[in-house]
Amino acid sequence: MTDISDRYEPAAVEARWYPVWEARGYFRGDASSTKKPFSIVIPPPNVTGSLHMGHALDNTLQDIVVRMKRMDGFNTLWQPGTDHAGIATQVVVERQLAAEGRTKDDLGREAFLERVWQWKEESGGTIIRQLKRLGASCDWSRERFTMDPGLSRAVREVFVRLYRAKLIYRDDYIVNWCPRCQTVLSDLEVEREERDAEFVYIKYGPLTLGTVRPETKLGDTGLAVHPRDARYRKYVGRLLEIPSVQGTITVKVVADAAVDPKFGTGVIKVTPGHDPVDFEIGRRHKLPIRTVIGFDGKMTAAAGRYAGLDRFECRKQIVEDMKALGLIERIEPYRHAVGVCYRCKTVVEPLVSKQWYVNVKPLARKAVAAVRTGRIRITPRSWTKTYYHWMKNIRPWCISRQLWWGHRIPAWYCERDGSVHVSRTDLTACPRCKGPVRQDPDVLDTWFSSGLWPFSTLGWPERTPELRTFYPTSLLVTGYDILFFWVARMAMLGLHLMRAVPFRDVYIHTLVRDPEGQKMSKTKGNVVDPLVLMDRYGTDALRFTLAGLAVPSVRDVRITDERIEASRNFANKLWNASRLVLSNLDGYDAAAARRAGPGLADRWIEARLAATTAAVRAALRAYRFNDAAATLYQFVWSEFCDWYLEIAKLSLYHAESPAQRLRTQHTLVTVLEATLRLLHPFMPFITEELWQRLPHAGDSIVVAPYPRAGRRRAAAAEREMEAVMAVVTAVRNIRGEMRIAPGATLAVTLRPAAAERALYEGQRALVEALGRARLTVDPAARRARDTALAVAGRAEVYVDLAGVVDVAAERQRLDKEIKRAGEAVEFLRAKLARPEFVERAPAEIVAKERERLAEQEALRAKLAESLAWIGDGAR
RNA sequence: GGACGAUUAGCUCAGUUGGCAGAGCGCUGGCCUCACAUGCCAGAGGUCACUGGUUCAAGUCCAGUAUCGUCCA
Repeated sequence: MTDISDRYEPAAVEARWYPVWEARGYFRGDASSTKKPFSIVIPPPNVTGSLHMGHALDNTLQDIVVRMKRMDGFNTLWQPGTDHAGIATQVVVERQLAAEGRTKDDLGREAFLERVWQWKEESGGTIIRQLKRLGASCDWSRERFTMDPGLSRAVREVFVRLYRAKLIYRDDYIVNWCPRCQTVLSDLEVEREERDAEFVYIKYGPLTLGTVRPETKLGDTGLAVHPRDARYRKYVGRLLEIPSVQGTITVKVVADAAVDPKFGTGVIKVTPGHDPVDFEIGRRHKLPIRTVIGFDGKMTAAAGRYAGLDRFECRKQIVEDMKALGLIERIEPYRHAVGVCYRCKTVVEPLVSKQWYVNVKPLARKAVAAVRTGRIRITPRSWTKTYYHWMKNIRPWCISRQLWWGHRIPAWYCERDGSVHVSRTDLTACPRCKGPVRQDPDVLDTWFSSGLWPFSTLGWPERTPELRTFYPTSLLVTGYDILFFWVARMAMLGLHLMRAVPFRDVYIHTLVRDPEGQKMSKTKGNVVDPLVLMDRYGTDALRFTLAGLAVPSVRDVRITDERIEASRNFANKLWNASRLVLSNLDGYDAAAARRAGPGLADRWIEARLAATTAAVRAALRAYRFNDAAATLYQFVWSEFCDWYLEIAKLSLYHAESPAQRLRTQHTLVTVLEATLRLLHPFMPFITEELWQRLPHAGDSIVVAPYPRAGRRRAAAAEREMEAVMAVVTAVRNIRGEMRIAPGATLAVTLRPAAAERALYEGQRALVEALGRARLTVDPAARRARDTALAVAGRAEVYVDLAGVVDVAAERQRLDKEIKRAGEAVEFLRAKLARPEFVERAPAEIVAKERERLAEQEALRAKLAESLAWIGDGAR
């Protein structure tokens, strides 16, 4: 076939097939089908985001599973969609406004939201297009967005139900406040960052204590020590008058087990308004709360003359002032982890405010039980421990956010009687007193809506056919970084609201890092863009690489150009192997070919294909994507291309009979066709392109059956072929080691074991062609002078060196071989000499070792004899 | 401070019930052999971090040490 390029060029192929698949509806899940369902919900990416390496990995793995299940005949649904990503999206739009010199408050809520929707419309298609580029076989006819009317209704329904069940409540509590984003954050949305700070030892009346936050001294309402700390016992319960920067203050000393007596001086100041631990201590001991830092991050009026100062400015100032008053004992450098906003990295300020919470404790218990009883299966298993730990220590989930972009909290406050009303429908008047009402201005945490994703996307709270067919979903695939954000919350909400697990399997995968092992981040500028890689190496190459990296361990993986290059080369190899097959199909007749009996090589490659099929299936069942990819790579390259294609050429170009040629064509076509189907979930584009060109049944490889390994194993064919291959390798080895010209035909005498004579006689043409040799098979052969010896299994191989090589080189080669065999003999003799081994090891192991020893002893003897001979000849 | 993970060839990493240490890249030598130089053939290269223990047998199981990393306080 001259119309096929000798290099695989991915761009055109990729552009061609995806629209075809989509148009033909292959990716559609069928809610009315009676076939076994298989469903996955996509972890929804940020609607205004773009594809990064994490997405590429996550979605490649999902696609591999989904495509395989589809080919296996399941009614598959891969439910796609996007997430409104409250903070992230709002921050982007606010930044756009800032560039225009405006703020969101200039626009007002309505106009601002309009602007965000506009931005969503503009950029919202990007990541979807990129997922298609990746080949993701999602059912796009069912694409959902967390702020769609249906999903918004689900959010409101859940809120109302949980509120009525008293699982949602409002409380004054200390929260994580981002002064830049002007919103509260859940504990999960606070990240820890190591920063250098000063540990300031302050004189506190009769005591001394250390702190990294001297500015909060203005909010101190107590001192705490450990109850068993004898040093300070006398102070407990006393009120102390403390000279301070603004005159004398009065604080109460309390004993609390939360204090670490070994840390600092063992005394801490208690600032219930600005520290979560202090808040708890304050609650236990009824200490008053004094808020000295405001929502804007500046000191409040309660801070007296420091009012209006930025919190960090105030810190410097107050230290100066205390120094002047002699209140500072010493200052030590200190490195500690501070909480920062996960979106903007601003240092979070703990503040007391009224927020909405979900009491997740009872939900967590059910979620733990689901994993414990195996109704949810987490792979790899090591993550279950982390899951349990988190669930056990779970704290109330703060779900209100002071944002405009998101699901508005369905709570209304009566302006007349102050009553609170949570409602499915919008309220215009107080249901109790008919007075005017005002809706809560806040919106819900994005994760509140994405926690409903496995059922809200399927139409809940309606009882839809989709829910009946596809819930519980079969599998969730995600990176470990959002185990808690996602898996945990979906498990809790799914179990509570649907009374059934949201997914049966959870596959947690690694994170992708840059070649230096660094986390990719925009600020570091080390982001590897998957789209660039797709352009450069092809989508299939990227996918195959990612699958190969997906080892089910907690270890992060690095992506390097070398690795993707190897995958690109693999695609090219597959392409060219197919080219060879396709260009030799003239006169091919499948029916006639089947009538011809298969040769040894045919039976061998078929057996190898069966073994490969079984191995790939087993690997995928265990989510061992890397094993599956490696198995396929080895089979295609090292067995099909390196051996079978070379052997096939003999019968294609110099067939002994038309039937033999037909039979070879048949094996080539059937093995390649099945290999393409095996590879399709990993490399969807190139496999479809090649499959369409090969003789095949069906419209598309997308819906062709995934290969199954037959039950019979042609073990004999594998053994025999391996023996023949060993002879070829032995001849090539001598040629290579002795630097014999590759073109020179060698005279080779093979002395087989009597039982294998027919085998080698039958495969003479093969050995001669692949070994570039003239072969004599003779069980009674004697080794002639000037020949090199090699042992291949039970056969001896004599290669005539007359005039082709110098004897010294052969002696050197034999020396090396003898040494190698000698080491093996010694090792095995020692092993077998020990009675413990012979007595206690299983009989078959011992027998195997004995056999190995005999083999190695024979080999060494032959080689030694050979060396002696050569030596004679040389002398 | 707690939890988890990692340490195997020059580099990046596999190694699933303990039973002959592997791959890709790189390296060495030789090849444009009519599918592919994004290729072919051959080869070199390892004290499996360290110390003990269990076992006939340990990269693999157990205990500890060191270094690195991640998460949670």
